[in-house]
Amino acid sequence: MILKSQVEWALHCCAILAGLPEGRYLSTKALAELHGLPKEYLSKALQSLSQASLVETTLGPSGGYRLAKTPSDINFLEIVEAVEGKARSFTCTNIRANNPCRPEGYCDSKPCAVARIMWEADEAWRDTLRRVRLSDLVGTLSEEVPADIWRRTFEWVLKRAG
Amino acid sequence: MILKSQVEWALHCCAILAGLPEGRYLSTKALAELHGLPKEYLSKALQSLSQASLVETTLGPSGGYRLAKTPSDINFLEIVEAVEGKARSFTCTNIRANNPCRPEGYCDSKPCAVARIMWEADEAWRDTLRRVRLSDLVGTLSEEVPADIWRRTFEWVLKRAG
DNA sequence: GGAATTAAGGATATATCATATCCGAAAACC
DNA sequence: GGTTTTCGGATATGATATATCCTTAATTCC
Repeated sequence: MILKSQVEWALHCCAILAGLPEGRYLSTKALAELHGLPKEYLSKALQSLSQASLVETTLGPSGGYRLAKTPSDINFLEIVEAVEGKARSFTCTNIRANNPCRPEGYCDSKPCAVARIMWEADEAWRDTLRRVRLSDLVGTLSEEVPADIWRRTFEWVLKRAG
Repeated sequence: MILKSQVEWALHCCAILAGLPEGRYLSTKALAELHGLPKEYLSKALQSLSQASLVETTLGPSGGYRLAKTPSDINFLEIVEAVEGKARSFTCTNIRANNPCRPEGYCDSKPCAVARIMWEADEAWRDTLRRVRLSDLVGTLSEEVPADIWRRTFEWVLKRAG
């Protein structure tokens, strides 16, 4: 049960977008070069963010992506679900129904007890992600990343933002 | 990010094994027929449980599997990890290191902030599973499954246990 | 108006992993 | 000795993640 690498990419890209000055866009090319990622494939992750209305886009030179909401209004779960999908990690195939001892056409009143427990764990995972805002990540990064690297990084991307 | 179907199978099989009388074994064949599963492939899941020391085996006629511990000493996480592995769902490829603005040979003092958050969510998932014991599942099932189906099921498997 | 740049999305190729089956060896039982 | 069972290796197949390419349409700049 491994998350797509695009999840990691999307989170890092959102962190950069969150630090952009108001109104500026950042292209796929700039984000790919900054993170050392394949541009064409990263593009798919960014498209997912766009479809989830987490980012806005504009075409043409100096076009690209920017956040559609303020970083404190975006949480981790939204980003993760945008690229990973909203399906639960455990899918119940209802194998209890195959029990040959069950009467023909017997109907269960509740979802399978095994599934309920697995879904509870899934919900705990989602709850944790829901509680972390993008602004929290930006706060942590600006504390932990050395100030000069942090500054140079945004100079670098803004130069590429036209 | 989807769990293997073997996780579901293993959990249901453990629930059945937990209800067996002391000292009885149940074969792969019986467990496969009870749940309507491919015998050869289910066997792999049971082997995983065996390698994790959650079940004990014996060969020959009337052989098969039984729990290695009492149901209250086995939790969901042990079973899930036995077949799914212990790897975290999020793998950090440390793409921050590709930032061209970082000085040559710069070394990070902490794991990536993105990874720390994702791992925290992963731990919340594991914590939930760790808190649920196999005996809890058996308790729920014996409450929710109609008594006659429950009884007939164990008569059915015991007949096949020789 | 024309050239360059960009996101969007479809088509395709490749690699990895889950799913599934088969077989042989060793052990236990009759 | 024959049957039943677990165990592990080998192999086949299908689905999905990863990755690339190409076309279209929109936007900017000259």
